[in-house]
Amino acid sequence: MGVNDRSRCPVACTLDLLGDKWTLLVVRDLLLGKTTYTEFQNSPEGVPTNILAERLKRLQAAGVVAREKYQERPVRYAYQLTDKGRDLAPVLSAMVDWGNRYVEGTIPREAIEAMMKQGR
Amino acid sequence: MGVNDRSRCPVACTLDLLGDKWTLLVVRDLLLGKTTYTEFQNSPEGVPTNILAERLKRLQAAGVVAREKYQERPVRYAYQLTDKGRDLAPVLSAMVDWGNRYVEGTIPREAIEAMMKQGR
DNA sequence: CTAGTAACTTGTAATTTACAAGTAACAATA
DNA sequence: TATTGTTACTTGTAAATTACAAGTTACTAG
Repeated sequence: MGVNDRSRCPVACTLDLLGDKWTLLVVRDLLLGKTTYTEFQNSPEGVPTNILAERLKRLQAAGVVAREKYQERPVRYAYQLTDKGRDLAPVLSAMVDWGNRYVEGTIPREAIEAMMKQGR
Repeated sequence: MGVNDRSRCPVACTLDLLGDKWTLLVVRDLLLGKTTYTEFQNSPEGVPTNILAERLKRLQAAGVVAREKYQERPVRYAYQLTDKGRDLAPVLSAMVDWGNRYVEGTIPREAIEAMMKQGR
């Protein structure tokens, strides 16, 4: 993965992969411990299914997410973050802080961290 | 600004405002000390002019950016971040780190910080 | 009086998104 | 054996958004 054609700015390059309404929500779900297509679909925001499929492919292509078959007959897949994907945690963390400070009624960080521990 | 209709997740709420390819680049430019419409347009990514106008309005409406007339005859405007806008710095900072680590050829943080000091 | 600049607005084609429905492969139940 | 259910998607299409080019307004400078 090298720079793209927009610019060599690290922010612009990051946004080329993650700059939309849905991609970082998938990463969020993965950080929360969700692993299957259906779990992502069941998140409260309700990502359209074709968008979810496309984003999972893009994230795999970018090396942020890995898909593994965890069961044959019937075949089932689990998605998980790679190191590259887990290193997006600080971006999400900063968004949680900003959202908690400036958007009234958002779920506080502590409740989110509790959900993560639950997942493990 | 309260929660929206997608969910009460602070990440989702933040993405409702900032989750696209261009908005955070405007915030980046403001953090770098740029203030005018023309300066934003001249950034290397080349934001379409109608998109730029729309994003500046949204950011103003959200209280992230303030516009002030710094000159009459001819009338000229300067945009600047509010406290709420400046508090997005950690989000951008995390993106810089991630981009620098995982996207080859991106401008290093140190060079960006040097640009900020230049601006002041 | 002509050219230039800043800050936008407008029109339209191309692209992307949202929503609904459909599909393939299998499991479980009647 | 037939029907229903589940997972992980794909496909079709209308609606919304974006990209690109051109135009507009209000001035200044020469």
